[in-house]
Amino acid sequence: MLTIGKLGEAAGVKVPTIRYYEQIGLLPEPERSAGNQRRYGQSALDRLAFIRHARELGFPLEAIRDLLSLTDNPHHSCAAADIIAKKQLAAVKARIARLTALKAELERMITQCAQGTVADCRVIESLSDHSHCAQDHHGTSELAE
Amino acid sequence: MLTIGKLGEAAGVKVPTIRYYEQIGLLPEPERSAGNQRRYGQSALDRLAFIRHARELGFPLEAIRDLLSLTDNPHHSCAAADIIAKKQLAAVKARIARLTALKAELERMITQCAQGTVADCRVIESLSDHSHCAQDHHGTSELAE
DNA sequence: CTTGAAGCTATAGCTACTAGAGACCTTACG
DNA sequence: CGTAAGGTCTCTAGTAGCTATAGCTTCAAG
Repeated sequence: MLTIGKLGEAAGVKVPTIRYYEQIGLLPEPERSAGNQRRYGQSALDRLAFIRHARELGFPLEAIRDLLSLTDNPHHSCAAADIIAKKQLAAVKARIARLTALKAELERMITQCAQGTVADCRVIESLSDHSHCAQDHHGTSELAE
Repeated sequence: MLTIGKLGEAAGVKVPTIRYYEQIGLLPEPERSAGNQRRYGQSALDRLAFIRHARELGFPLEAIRDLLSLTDNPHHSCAAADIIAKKQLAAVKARIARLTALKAELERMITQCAQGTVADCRVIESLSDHSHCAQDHHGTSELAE
């Protein structure tokens, strides 16, 4: 049986995060020791590793909740899981496209910086003005999800 | 003089966001009409456009605060602005690299989905297991900033 | 002068955690 | 068996960057 610390270490998740996942119902309430400490088995480790991996892939917790509910009754079709993954892929592609445009603009800003005073700094100027933008970045923000 | 709604429209920022920026000190408190409504001039529009553009480029508000303090006394060297921009560029590059790896893995997951039941769904399996990962994505999470 | 849109303040909520306080449990060593 | 270190407990509050709600007031058009 694993303590919460060992579980966290094994799965690569911090201890308070595990308790948080339990609180929001992503992890079931585990057994407790005589002294009220959480004790975990292999299934908790598997589930937590699953959650961690999905988080790393950028899935929001709600999507992970859905995926977990699929694994909890494994006789359903995996079409739902497929849809979730495709949605995530589309989001990832969109973010890459946006970030690539941002990268180009930042590089342009930096190379134009004359190392002078702020009064003629291209970095500041670029940020004050959209006219130099190589690509449109109005509308959906990279940061807004 | 612009109302808060017109200002938001002109700068592409939502009204509550403008009030939020004022609250946290990114925008100065504007004049008020006789009936206590905010009235803005050109300088507020410039400043707000600057903030919006910087946000779109992925700058955190604290970096924007620094950049604004540079523009507020424009006789300093622009080296500080340059440093902020370079730091941001590095962050953007790192995010692109990570997202590209995630994209590859998501694509692999999806193409392997056999359209069967969850029991043999590759999407689910991929998320349970790191062994197929084309690239390491332990450590720093894409989502963690 | 009326009406409807836009504005006001204040508070609470969102995601996904992270940090702190102060008490309690477990375990290894002597 | 005692003790000390370090892990764990609960609870609360904080983070970023907004967004939403409630209940009210003000403004501008007709």
